[in-house]
Amino acid sequence: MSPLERVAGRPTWLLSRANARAQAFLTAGFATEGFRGYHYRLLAAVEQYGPGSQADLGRQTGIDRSDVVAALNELTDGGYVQRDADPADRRRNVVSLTRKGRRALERLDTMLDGVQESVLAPLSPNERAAFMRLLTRLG
Amino acid sequence: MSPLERVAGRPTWLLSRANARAQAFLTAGFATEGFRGYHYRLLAAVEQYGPGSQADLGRQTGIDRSDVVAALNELTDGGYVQRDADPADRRRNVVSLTRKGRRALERLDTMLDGVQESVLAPLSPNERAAFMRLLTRLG
DNA sequence: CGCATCTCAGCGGGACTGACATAT
DNA sequence: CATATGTCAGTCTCGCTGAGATGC
Repeated sequence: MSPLERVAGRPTWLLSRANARAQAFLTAGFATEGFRGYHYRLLAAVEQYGPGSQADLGRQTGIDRSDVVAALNELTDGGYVQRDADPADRRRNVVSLTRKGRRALERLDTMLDGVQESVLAPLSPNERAAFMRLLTRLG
Repeated sequence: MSPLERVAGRPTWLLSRANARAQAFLTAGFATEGFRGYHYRLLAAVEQYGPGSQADLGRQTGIDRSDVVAALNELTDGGYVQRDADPADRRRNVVSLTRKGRRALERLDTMLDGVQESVLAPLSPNERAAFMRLLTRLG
């Protein structure tokens, strides 16, 4: 008998619980690569949307501007990302991926595939697709 | 175009917006009642499994023993829960619900129903059932 | 002027670790 | 003796707030 079955009838709760469980996999995976979730989100956003300002990064990733600053500091210290002053708007820093950052992103992507595989393991391919479809509808 | 679609199209549904959104609703709902997630989990576990030791509570809720201590301190300070020494095993504290705790649990339950309603609003009844079924398979 | 951007300091919840004293 | 329990202190990630300085 699984714990907290009392709230098992509440999807919201389940969603949050399932997320917490899976989040553990994620953070562990990121940690073994020396990163955190913020790092991956930022790297992925820069690759997807191309070089942009930090404010853009915050909007694209849902990460608060102040947190973007700290995470970007770590990424630049590691040489994964480059911060350049925008000549057209001197308020802005243009953030772009380095080759090292691109390689790191690839490693993180394959790591994520593994995590996902173990999280969604109980579901068949069709069920996974259905689950993902419903999940995106909730966003 | 939704942010983080690169990640959303990725198997790792954890980084999806739905989780963050549901979690925000949950924490906000708990906060307006003056509680946190830990409090609800503990209250629900005590009601579901009956009075028991703190170690049992930790196992039933998935909350670490040390965190159970702190959350239980707050619940006892608020009069929602009672801690009594177990005469049969002097290492243990027997935790039981007070009437006030039972009433608080009822309020939190109805609050959760409301949160769930707003989170699952985009889905039809059939889709909700399907989503629930898949979600429980993941747990 | 109002507004945007970047930065820094801090808070709070959730999950976890290590250590310790006590009791079984 | 080893194990279980309760407690305390501390760490880490994530999400958020407030404030300030600079540039548009």
